Amino acid sequence: MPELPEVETIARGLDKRVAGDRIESVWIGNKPEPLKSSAAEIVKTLERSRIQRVRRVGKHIVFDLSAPKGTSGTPQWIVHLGMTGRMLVASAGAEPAGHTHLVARLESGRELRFVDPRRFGRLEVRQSAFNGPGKEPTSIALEELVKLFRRRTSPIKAALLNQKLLHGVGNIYADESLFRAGIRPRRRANLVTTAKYAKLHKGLQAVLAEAIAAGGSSVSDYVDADGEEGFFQLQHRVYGREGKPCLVCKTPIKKIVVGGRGTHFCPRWQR
DNA sequence: ATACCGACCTGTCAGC
DNA sequence: TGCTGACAGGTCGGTA
Repeated sequence: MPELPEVETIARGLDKRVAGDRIESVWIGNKPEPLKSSAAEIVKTLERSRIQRVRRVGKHIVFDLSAPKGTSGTPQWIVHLGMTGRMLVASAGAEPAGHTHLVARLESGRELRFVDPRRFGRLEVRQSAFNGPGKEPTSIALEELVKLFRRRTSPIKAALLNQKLLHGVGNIYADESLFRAGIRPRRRANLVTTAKYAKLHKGLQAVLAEAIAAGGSSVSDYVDADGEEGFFQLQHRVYGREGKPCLVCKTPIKKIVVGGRGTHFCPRWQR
């Protein structure tokens, strides 16, 4: 579900609301997420630690924690929302949503609730710094992006989705940035010209910045930490516009499958 | 080493 | 109305 702009919006909202708060106790459901750390380890790390900061790394939400008195280190709580995950701040009395898998009760009386119907999300605690699987797309330099992609023989769209190269780009923003650059999603990455890479770099950073400014894209069920929807879906140029006219040349937008993912593009404008 | 494809889950919606 | 199947913003592991 959430890609870079949505996770960025959620992380900023969480930081604003829970930074400085302390986790008093943690409840984990009996059908928990596939946890990357054991439930006991998560409870042990979170309980009695203070949330210093909440930020995004790739598509992950990172809670920087200060360890309880008497212990050392700066533990982190890493949350990946998968397709349908939500991290909500709720008042303790509020009715819990279905598929709530973790509740962290805070000193302030509120609760952090992790909700994920499809259970593709992942929860993890770690003691060493988490840097994400790849490079940060919002700040990567053009030369570095070209170096990363140039030798790949996979379709350019599959390369964009590969989190070990750039982390944070998902299906919507891959399609949107390829449209802005005028590149066919199936074009092999090693055959994309330098000039097109310059356009892709520019288009990708522009679309991510615009989407963050709009609070992300709510296609079916994405909401931020306050339960609010984003509105960047209103500015999508190809994603979800199958059959509708291309905004450049009026040709109907086509939908195909690339790398196993639904892919939207203009067959005339994108070459 | 790299790339592809099915599996993992549940909810929703279109079509019959 | 109710059933069935396709599909969904993501990632992983096995196979080619």
